[in-house]
Formats: sequence, C-alpha cells, structure tokens
Amino acid sequence: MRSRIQRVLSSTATIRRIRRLPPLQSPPWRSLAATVSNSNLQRHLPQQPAWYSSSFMEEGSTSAIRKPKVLINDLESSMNKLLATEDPLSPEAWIESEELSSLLLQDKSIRSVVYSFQLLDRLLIDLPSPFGDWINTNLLNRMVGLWRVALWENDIPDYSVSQMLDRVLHYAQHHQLGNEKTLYLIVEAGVRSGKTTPEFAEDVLEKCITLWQAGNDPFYPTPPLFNIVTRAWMLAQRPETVTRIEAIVQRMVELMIPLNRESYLNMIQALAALGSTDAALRCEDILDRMAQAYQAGEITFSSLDGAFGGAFGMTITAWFKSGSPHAGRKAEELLRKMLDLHANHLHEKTDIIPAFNVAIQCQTMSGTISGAKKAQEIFNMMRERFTPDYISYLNLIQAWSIVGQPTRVEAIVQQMRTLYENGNEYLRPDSVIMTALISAHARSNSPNKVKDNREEAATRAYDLLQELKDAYKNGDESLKPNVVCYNSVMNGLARMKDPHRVSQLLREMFQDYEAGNKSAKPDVRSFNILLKAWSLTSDPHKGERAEQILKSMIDLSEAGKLDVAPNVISYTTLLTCYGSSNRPQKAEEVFNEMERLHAAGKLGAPTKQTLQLLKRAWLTSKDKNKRTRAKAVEREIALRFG
DNA sequence: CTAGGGTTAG
Repeated sequence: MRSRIQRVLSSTATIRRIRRLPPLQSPPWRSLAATVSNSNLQRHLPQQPAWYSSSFMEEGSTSAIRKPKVLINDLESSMNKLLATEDPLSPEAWIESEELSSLLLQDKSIRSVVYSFQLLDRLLIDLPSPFGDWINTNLLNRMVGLWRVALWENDIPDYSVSQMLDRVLHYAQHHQLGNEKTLYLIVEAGVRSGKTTPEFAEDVLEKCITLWQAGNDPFYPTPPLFNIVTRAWMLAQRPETVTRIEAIVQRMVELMIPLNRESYLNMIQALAALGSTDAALRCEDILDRMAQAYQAGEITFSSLDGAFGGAFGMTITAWFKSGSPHAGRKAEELLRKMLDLHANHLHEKTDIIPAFNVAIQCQTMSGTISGAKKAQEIFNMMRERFTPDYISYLNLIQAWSIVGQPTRVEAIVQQMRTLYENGNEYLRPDSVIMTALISAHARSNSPNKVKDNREEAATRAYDLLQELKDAYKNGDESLKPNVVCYNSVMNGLARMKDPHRVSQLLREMFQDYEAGNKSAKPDVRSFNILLKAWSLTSDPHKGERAEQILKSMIDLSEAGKLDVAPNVISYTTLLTCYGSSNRPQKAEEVFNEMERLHAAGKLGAPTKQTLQLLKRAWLTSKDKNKRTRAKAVEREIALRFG
C-alpha cells in the first residue's frame, strides 16, 4: 500500500528521476552531480528542490564531484532550515523531508546518520504527517541499521550504543515506533564492534521482554535476540560465560521461545571452549537434544544450512580440547553417528570436512603409531566420499610426524604436490607443511633401533631447511622459513647432542631475522632448545654453559632486542644440566633461585617435573646424603602436588 | 564473526 506522500511525490517528475537513479554506492553528491550534469533531466525539473542551491549549480558537475563539501554544505543549510522551523511544517517541507531522508539513508557517512535522526526528531514534533504514515518502524530500523554500519569503525558523538538504546526506548514509549528488530540491531552493533558488555546485551533483552509482556506485541523476543546475547557472552570469554548462556537458554524455555539451530550451536561452541571432559559430555547431551528437536520438527534446516555437521564437528572439537584419552574413540563414534543421521543433508564445505579434520586430529593425541594408523583410516574413509582439504592433509601429516615417521610424511607431501601440480592450488605444500615434514625427521627414531639414525635424520631436516631458505631467497614467500621451522631443525640437532651446531643455526636464524625475515625472530623456545642440547651432552661444564646462555637471554630481553626472558622450562633445563653432571647442590641452587623469582612474581611456579628432575639430580649423584636429599624432595612433591 | 594448522623440558 502506498502512502499519500508517496503518491504525491511520485506524481512529480523530479522524484521519479531521482528514484530512477542507480542505488547509491557512492555518496549522494556524486549522483546528484550526475543528475545536474544531465541537461535532459533539468528540463523536467519543474522547480529545484531547496538543496539545489544556485552556487552548487554554478560549480559545474566535475568540480562538484571533486569538491563534495559544496553539496554537504547545501544539504546542511537546507537541513538546518528545516530543523529550525518552529511553525508546523508546510506540505512542501514534508516532501523535502522525505527526499532528504531517502538520500541520507543511502549514504553511509556518520554525518548522514546524525542528520537522519535529527530530521526524524523534528518530524516527530509535527506528527501526524499530512502524507500518511511513512514515518514508521521500518524507516527507524533502516536508520538504526545505518548507524550500526557506521559504528563499526567509529565512535559517533551523542550516538553511542547506550544513547541509541535510550533514544529507541523513547521512540517506543512516545511514538509507538520500533520493535524487537530495532533492539536486536542495537545489541548486534554493540556486540560485534566490541563496544558493549554482555551485561548491557542482557539488559536490552530484558527490556524487550518487559515491553512484550506489557502487551507491546512488536517486541516479541525472537531467538536471534537471545542468540546475540549469547554471542556477547562468548566473545567476552569470562569464567561465567557458560553459566550465563545456560541462564539465557533457561529464559527461552520459561517464555516458550523456541530454540533454533544457532541456539544449540552456540551452547555447544561455548562448552567446547571450556576444554574439559565434562564439557565434552555436555556437548554430546545438547547434540542429542538438538537431534530430538529436529525429529520433532521443532527446528528445520534449509538445504543451505547443512544439517548437523557443525554441531557434530564442534562436539568432536570439544573432545579434542578436553585432552581426554578417549577423544580418539569418541571422535570416531560421533563421525559415524553424523553420517548415519544425516546422510542426505551433508554439505561438504561447511560441515563435513571440518568434522573429519578434527576427528583426524583427535587420533594424534595418543602420540602412538596406532593413533596415526587410525588417523590414516579416517582420512581414507573421508576420501572415498568427500574431498580432503589442506587441513585434512596437514592433520594427517601431523599424525605421522608426531610419531616420527618421516617416510609416511614424505609420501603424503608427495601426494599433495602431485594434486597441486594437477591444478589444486589449495594443496600447495607450504612452509607449514614443510615444517611438519622437517619435524617428522627431527623426531624420527631408527626403525630397527639397532643403529642410531639421529644424525642422518637431523641432517635431512637441516637440508630441507636450506631448501626452504633457497626458495625464499628466490622469491617464494610461501616457503619462507619461520621461527617454528628453525626451532624444529634445531631440535633435531639438539637430539644429536650437538650444541655447537644448534647455536650456529640460532645465529643463522638471528641473521635471517635481522635481514628482514620478521617471522624468523628467535623466541624462548629457540633458546630452550639450545639449553636442551647442552643438557644432553656429557660436558662436565654444561651447567656453566647453560647458565651463560640464560644470562644472555636475560640481557637480550632487557635490552629489548629479543623477547626471550627465561621461563620455567629454561630454568628447569638449566637445573637438569647441573643435575646430569653430578652437581646436585648447583641444581638445588637453581631451584631455590626459581622459588625466589616466583615469589617475586617474575617467574611461573616450578612444576612437578621441575621437582622430579631435582630429585633425580640427587639420586644420580655421588653425594653421600643423596638418599636423604632425594627423600626430602619427594616429600616436597607430595606436599605440593598431592 | 561458526569449529581445524607447524616448534618445547631425555
């Protein structure tokens, strides 16, 4: 149905021309300039709108585009004239207002947001309009929608999220404008831009519920409003996040608001983030309830929604994050259930592939060969029906890499390379894949355990790094070796008990970093690997060597050159250097230093492993009182860690 | 802005 004003307006050639302009992607002055330059149009203009000032007309079209200020000023002057009118608005003024507001709504500047609300406020004084009810909730929601976009990157004076809420509540109370969607837009704007707290979001939700319960039907709180409050809590990542989300779901149940797909998914995702076995079990519970709701017809999925994949995938993620030893088995079960439940609704891209990928990852947690075999099985099963992506390959590679099986990894990388060369550009083996391969070598164990292959393996890892460096030098950014990659190779060299080569590579790494490869910046782990290399040698002075390294770590970080302040692992490794060279007193001194630093808040607490290594330092020493000392440490372990 | 990635203390 057309309002009176629309009928009036559409009868004039002016407005017809303006309406026929393409939708404004560019600011309004640009289109207006085009309008003005069209002489044909000008003939149809019975009278120029007030904001077509003469000065603008004289400027000519091209300069008007280059000098947008001119039009803004014209808009401003006609706006100000309108706003300053104390008498009731004339019909002409109403027509002009409608034109202005439609222009403002098409421009995404902060200025037009502010203008449009000022205009609305002025018009509300004179309501009802002589031209029907074109000032309605739909218009308000479009304005709030614009404000929301503008707020994304800016703060708008006098139009903060809470000020907008006050404003909208005022409109609702005095002008019967606004509905639940209006409130949703405000919360969404605040939440997504990070400008409000979850408490604020909850507050708006409650206000909406109150309005609705007072008989204001347009404020019926829909599931998306509840869901955006839930997201607010998720983004806040507070300890009470899950409890609050549960309370929100409880509220939905009380008010008999149906839960939708996103309500269930949010709950599962929030729980998965907790990373506990209990949370993973609760995810399974919600998954079951979701399936029941689906079978009862309470939630439906359009073909684009892709059924349950997301929920299953996130539940598997919950198991992965739980670190539970059952994660692998659980992942398999859930995958099977997913395939059974929704064989016909599975969508490759959005749902299935990630679920498989996390399931593969779950198999790596045991760190056993049989885990790697399981990972391979799942990968093979996946490949029968679907298309594994980059992450699928990476996770499979990781499964074999972690158990030190470089031959398997080499083969998989080769498969990827073949697929890449056949046109699958996403499967290009990049530095991440190559790093996984490198660490597979660096971790590899001799297959027959008779001959120590560490040197050979470390050399292979080192050579691969040189290949990456060469490729990078030749301009291949995707193979740029980064800190992880260097650390892997150093780890291989450390395993062959060669601290000199480790420290040489550390220097190379530092040079690479200084030469501009910012991603090769040595970190604490790099230095810890060097410390570990010393701890593995039989050098009687390795304690002193390690202490020197620790000192330089402190110096480097205090000088602000590298961010390598020693951590608990660094000190523990130093302790091991003394401990494994028959210097238990020195090891204990290190431990005492750690305690001191911890008390001063400069270091994390020594771990159980720290104490166990101290105990071993005494036991393996030739000290006369070694048993008594070891007993004392044992008591300390019991005391601290139960 | 819906999950999933590579390095660490024998």
